[in-house]
Amino acid sequence: EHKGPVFAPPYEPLPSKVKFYYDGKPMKLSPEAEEVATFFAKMLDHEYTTKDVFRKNFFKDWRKEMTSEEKSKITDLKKCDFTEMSEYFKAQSEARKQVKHERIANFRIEPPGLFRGRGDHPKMGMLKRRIRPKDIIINCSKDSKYPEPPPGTKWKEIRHDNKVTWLVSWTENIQGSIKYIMLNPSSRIKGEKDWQKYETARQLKKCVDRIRAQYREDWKSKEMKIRQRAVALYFIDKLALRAGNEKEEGETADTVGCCSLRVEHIKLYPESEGQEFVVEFDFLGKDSIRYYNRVPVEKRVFKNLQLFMENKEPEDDLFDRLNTSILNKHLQELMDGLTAKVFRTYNASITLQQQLKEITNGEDNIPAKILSYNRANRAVAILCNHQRAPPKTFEKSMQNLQAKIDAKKEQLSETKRELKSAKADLKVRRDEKCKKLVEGKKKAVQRIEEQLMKLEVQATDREENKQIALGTSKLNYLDPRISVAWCKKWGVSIDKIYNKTQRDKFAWAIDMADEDYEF
DNA sequence: GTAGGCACTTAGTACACCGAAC
DNA sequence: GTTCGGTGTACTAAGTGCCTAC
Repeated sequence: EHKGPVFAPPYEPLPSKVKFYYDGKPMKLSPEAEEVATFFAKMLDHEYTTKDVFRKNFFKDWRKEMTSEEKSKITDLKKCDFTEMSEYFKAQSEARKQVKHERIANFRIEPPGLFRGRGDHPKMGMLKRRIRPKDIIINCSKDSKYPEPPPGTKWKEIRHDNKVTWLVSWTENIQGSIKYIMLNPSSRIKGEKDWQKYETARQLKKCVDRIRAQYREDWKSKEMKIRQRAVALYFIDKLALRAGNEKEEGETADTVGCCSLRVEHIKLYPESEGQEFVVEFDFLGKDSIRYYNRVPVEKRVFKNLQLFMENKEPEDDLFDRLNTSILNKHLQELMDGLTAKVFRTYNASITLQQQLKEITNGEDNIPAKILSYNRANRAVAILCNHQRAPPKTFEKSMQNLQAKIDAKKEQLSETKRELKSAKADLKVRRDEKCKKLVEGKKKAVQRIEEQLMKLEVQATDREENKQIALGTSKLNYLDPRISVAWCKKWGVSIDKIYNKTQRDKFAWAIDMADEDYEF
């Protein structure tokens, strides 16, 4: 779009505290002369300003902008001191760099298309409408400039609500739910909330024994409602199940969480594979990811489950006297801020910390330590049932890696043979050249062994990770201070664990935690 | 208690991107 | 220059949990 030429902004005089010195004395310049002087000051760090031609030309042109009074005073460039001006500009550009413009997470409005949904979704294929300016609510501070809507259109509303964090919202037509534009995870507001979340989970650590004792006691309660609550809480704690809010039938895929489990989702085995009181879970959870697990439970839990299932059809609720609201109300009484999801955060983070303590070996080299970290991370991902589809290229890339390992092994034995013969030569000849050769080969063997080890570690790591997604727990469940502390303790660079985006998101933790941080 | 509204976190997938290998 | 393979990011659906009105 042609808008005509854009002019440089007018010159803004320097603040009076920033002085130009001539012959050691401060001197106030006219605006015209000052402007040209600032050009020079801004370039002061560059080596051109030491070149005779540059200095001569600058001085000549500068004098043209001076008043006659200035011209008569300022006659020698060597006597000019621009350092204060230069410092000022440096400080300013530094300050500009420091100004944090909070990044926005999703600034593009979702485009129209056909709704897919996840799993067996009753609304798949429905048209997702185009969002227009008249659908958009903008939330900003009263004194801020908000963007104008495209010509000929209007925003739905301009709102100034500082109790919420969203910047833009609209209502989507498939479920009728509200969508938002919010800030990036690296923003102050999200970081503080994240921190708070982990602090609540640490609170739970302090009283989890008491809470566990209580729900075990409640397994014996006379009241059905309390028994159900206690068994559900046991599952949430032990198995890191989600709360399980009710969902409107026909609106979404049929998935469940703890409180919404149905009789058909569990099977009871008084005895199975040498274990007593085994419960088999098989249901679709969030995103229609299958949760399948066989767990031995306490006898009391088992008996209770039998009781809950009595005279029920498979499609009946297992916990018919319970929902998330009842459960959370109870949790709130046990600890301030406690809800079902806090157990997931707590159990994930505490597992990471315990696993790291258990499996990190101080003698290991860096790649082996990172493998230990990934294994600890993996234990959490398994607990939280974070799955992924095996990558399409998995088999192939695994084969390629194996080929690399074989080649490396071959190279290693070749180099070992060379070392042997070099040693033999040294015995016979005993000269400096042979000695050097032996040393060189020794080093080579060592280097190749290290490379081989690294490849083997990589292969193990990748194989173990085939169907497990580590990212979700890393991003949402693991107190980043545990990882930061671990890195500091074992001298592993933080960027081996967190990429740039993750470091930005967890900047608060990287700042905060030292090597003996305890979750 | 329950139904709906709202604001926020948590989730897996597709694909863009980039450096290394060819 | 092209292909390959791995990583990081964008996208947006799908949860949780709180609040209010009845």
